[in-house]
Amino acid sequence: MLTKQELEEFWAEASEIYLNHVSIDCVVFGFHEGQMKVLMLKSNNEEAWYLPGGFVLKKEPIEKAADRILKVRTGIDKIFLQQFRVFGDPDRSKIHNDMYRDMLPKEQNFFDQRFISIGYYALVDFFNVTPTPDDFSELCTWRDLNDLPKFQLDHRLIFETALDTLRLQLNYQPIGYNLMPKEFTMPELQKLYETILDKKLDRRNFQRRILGFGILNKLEQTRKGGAHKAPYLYSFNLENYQAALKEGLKSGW
Amino acid sequence: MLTKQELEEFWAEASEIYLNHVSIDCVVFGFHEGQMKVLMLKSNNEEAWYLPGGFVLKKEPIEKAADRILKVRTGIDKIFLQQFRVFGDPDRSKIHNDMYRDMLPKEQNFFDQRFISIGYYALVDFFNVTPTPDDFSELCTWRDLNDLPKFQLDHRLIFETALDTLRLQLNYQPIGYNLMPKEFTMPELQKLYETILDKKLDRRNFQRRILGFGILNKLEQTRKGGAHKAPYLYSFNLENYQAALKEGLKSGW
DNA sequence: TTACAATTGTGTACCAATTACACCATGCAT
DNA sequence: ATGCATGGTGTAATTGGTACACAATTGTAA
Repeated sequence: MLTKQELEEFWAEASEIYLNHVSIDCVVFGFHEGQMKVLMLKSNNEEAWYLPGGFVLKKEPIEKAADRILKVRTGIDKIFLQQFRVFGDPDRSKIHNDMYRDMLPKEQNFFDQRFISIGYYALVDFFNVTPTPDDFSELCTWRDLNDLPKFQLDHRLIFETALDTLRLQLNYQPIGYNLMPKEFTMPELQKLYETILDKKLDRRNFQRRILGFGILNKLEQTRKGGAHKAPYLYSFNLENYQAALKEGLKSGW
Repeated sequence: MLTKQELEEFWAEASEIYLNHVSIDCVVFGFHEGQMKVLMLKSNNEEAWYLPGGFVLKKEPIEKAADRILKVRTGIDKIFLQQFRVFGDPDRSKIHNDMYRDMLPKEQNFFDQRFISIGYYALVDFFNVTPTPDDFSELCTWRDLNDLPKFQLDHRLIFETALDTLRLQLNYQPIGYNLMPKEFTMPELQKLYETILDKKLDRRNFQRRILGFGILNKLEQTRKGGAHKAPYLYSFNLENYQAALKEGLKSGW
């Protein structure tokens, strides 16, 4: 909980270094072994949760800003990030609760202005992440998609748009490079897809299809130690993977 | 060509009414009878062309802003608009030439700041449009895609991203409602697709596919007066069309 | 050690969608 | 009436997607 003086300093500094009226909100999807969660922060004096976000430095490219913001919140560099929509309703605002809003006059209040927010979604392995609260939150943590809290502002809309976009883009984009270990089995990769899409896929058809993309290398070894038949290991063929990211996986017309 | 005083007034007013640091750029694709053009403005003292664009009023939703900007530039209301990307490099700027930039000190110069630009593309029938220059242009006109001029700033990137996005979205979105007359023939609609994609399509397969979408009504009449066999007329089934716009034309996984 | 349960590897038959392709009909121009 | 350009339509071949079953491996429990 910030004091009035801390707030004043905070806002004064923000006005100095950040571009006004532009913000970034990130929907960070975390995956691990069939689980899918979303990174959220709990407002430190409201029962409302919000998405990681921040502002753009005056001379900073927006992609860099998104990277920087997520680096602070998660500890991870070079996260897979995808811009997906701008949220620009005039009545959305970055301020995180009414209490702060009233503590300073409006014109001094960097946060109590209109912000156009650029929405990004990110995909990470949540075991690699160290969730770190910001100055307005008492908690930064993973929330299960089936147990979402009350969202602040338009953050539920942002979250849902991100999820829809992710599911749509799964059809045209390869995925998983930064979510799977270096070597992984086909069932493990399938579980990732099933988790994102929230539905079961046919093992054989999944395999045929994903192999058809040509983005996997089949390794000689199998994964020992499991309680059952040892599955083959695969790794991503990075060259083809990158190419597929650029060119997409399907054509049309 | 604006005088220094006019510029001062312009900028003073802009700072009053517009949100700083946020702009909109629109790639307006115009179609008519197999032609495809893009609406551009010619800077009034540089050999550089730019895309229609503008700013967001302090309390205006961004979609409204895009509508408003295009209404002024084209005379058309309720244009089909699609947000496709934010362009946020720190060295892009809305200022339209260096001459204006030097006429006033930097801090008074609304335009000489960093702008994050939200890219929209629009699809119109260019016979419905009255191209109207803005204060920084001597000319507002349609340019053929095969004969593009030198672009200002990052407007070539914006244009190309828009075109790529349009072609991609053609696979998932119905198109043509606001580009075709109320009643049209199948070959006419096909020509629209061929124009956008810049390639020939097979007549029979095109017909089967587009009919399969269920967004067309086949009418009883045929188009008389042509030099050849009279083709059937079609109109859009608006209800299905709207539904298809929302839900997309294909699934995946 | 053996039987069992769980999981993986693999192939095929069916249906749907896409592609390639050809013939006939219409209507104006001569 | 004939020719020519265009529009209407159907079918076969290919490709892609879906549904589905059986054999092999491995650890565990009897």
